[in-house]
Amino acid sequence: MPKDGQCPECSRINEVLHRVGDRWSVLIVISLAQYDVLRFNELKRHLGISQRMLSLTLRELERDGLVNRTYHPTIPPKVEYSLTELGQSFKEPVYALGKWALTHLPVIDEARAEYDAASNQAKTG
Amino acid sequence: MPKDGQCPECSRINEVLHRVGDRWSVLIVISLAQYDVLRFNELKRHLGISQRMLSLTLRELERDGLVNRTYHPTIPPKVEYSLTELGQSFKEPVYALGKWALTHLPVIDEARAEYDAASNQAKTG
DNA sequence: AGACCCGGTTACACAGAGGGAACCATCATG
DNA sequence: CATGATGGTTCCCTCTGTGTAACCGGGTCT
Repeated sequence: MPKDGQCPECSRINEVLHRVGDRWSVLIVISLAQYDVLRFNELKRHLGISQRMLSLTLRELERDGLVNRTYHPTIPPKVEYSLTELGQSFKEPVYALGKWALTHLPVIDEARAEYDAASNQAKTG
Repeated sequence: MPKDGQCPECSRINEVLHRVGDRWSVLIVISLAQYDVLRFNELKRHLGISQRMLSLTLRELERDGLVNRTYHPTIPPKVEYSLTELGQSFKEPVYALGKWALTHLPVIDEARAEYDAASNQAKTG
C-alpha cells in the first residue's frame, strides 16, 4: 500500500472499491439483482466462477452486509443467497457502471484498435 | 480466465471492469474530472501513485480512449492529461459508485464488525 | 563536468488474486 | 460398498498487479 495520503477522498473510494469493486463481487451482485435468490451452484454455473472464489467472495459479501445467506439443512443441503437492503442499494451504481460498460465497450475496443494500429505504424514506419 | 460462457453479459461487464476497474484507473479519472488538466507529476503527487504504475495506467487509459495525452516538447518536457468525451461519460457512473462508496462505507464497516464479532463468538462459545 | 528537472522505461521482487483438484459430511440410490 | 448431489474447505501452483530502485535523454545551471 502506498502513502495514499494526498487525496483523502481518493483513499476512501479506493478502499471500498478494493473491497467491493472486484470482478466477482460485482457480478454476483448483478446476478442476485436479476434473479432475487440463487443457490450456490446456480451462481457457480451462471458465472463460470470457481467454487473456491465463489465461496470466498460470497463470504466477504455476506460479511460486508451486502448479501443474505440462508442455509436450509436439508439433504442434500441447500443454501440460498440474496441481496440485503444494502446490496439492493449497491445495485444501482453497479447497474449504472454495467450499463456504461455494455454501452461503451465497442467504442473502447475501437479506440484500442486505433491506438494499437497507430503505435504499430509508428514502430514499423 | 474461466470459461465465462454462462452469462454473456456478465463476461462483457467483467471485461470492461477488468480493464477500467483497477485500483488506479478510477482514481485517475476522478482526479482528471476534478481538475480538468493535470501533468504527470501533478497526478503522481496527488494520488501517491508510483511513477511506474502511473505511466502504465495512463497509457492504458489513453489506449482505451478515456484520456487525452498532450505532449509539449518544451525543456523540461511537459505532458498534460485530460479526459476525452468518453472519459467524461465514464465519470458519471464512477461518481455514482464513488458516492455510494463514501455514503455506505460506515455501514459496511459496521456490518463487518458485527459479522466478525458473531463468528468470533461462534468460535469461542 | 556534475547535478537537476521532467516524463518515462526497464529490471527485479514480492504479495495477492485466482484456478484446479482433492477431500469432507450426509443421506439416497443401485 | 461405490456413486452422486450439495456446499464448502484446503493445498498447491501460476499469473498478474504493484511497488522500489535504477537508468535514459535533452537541456540548463553552476
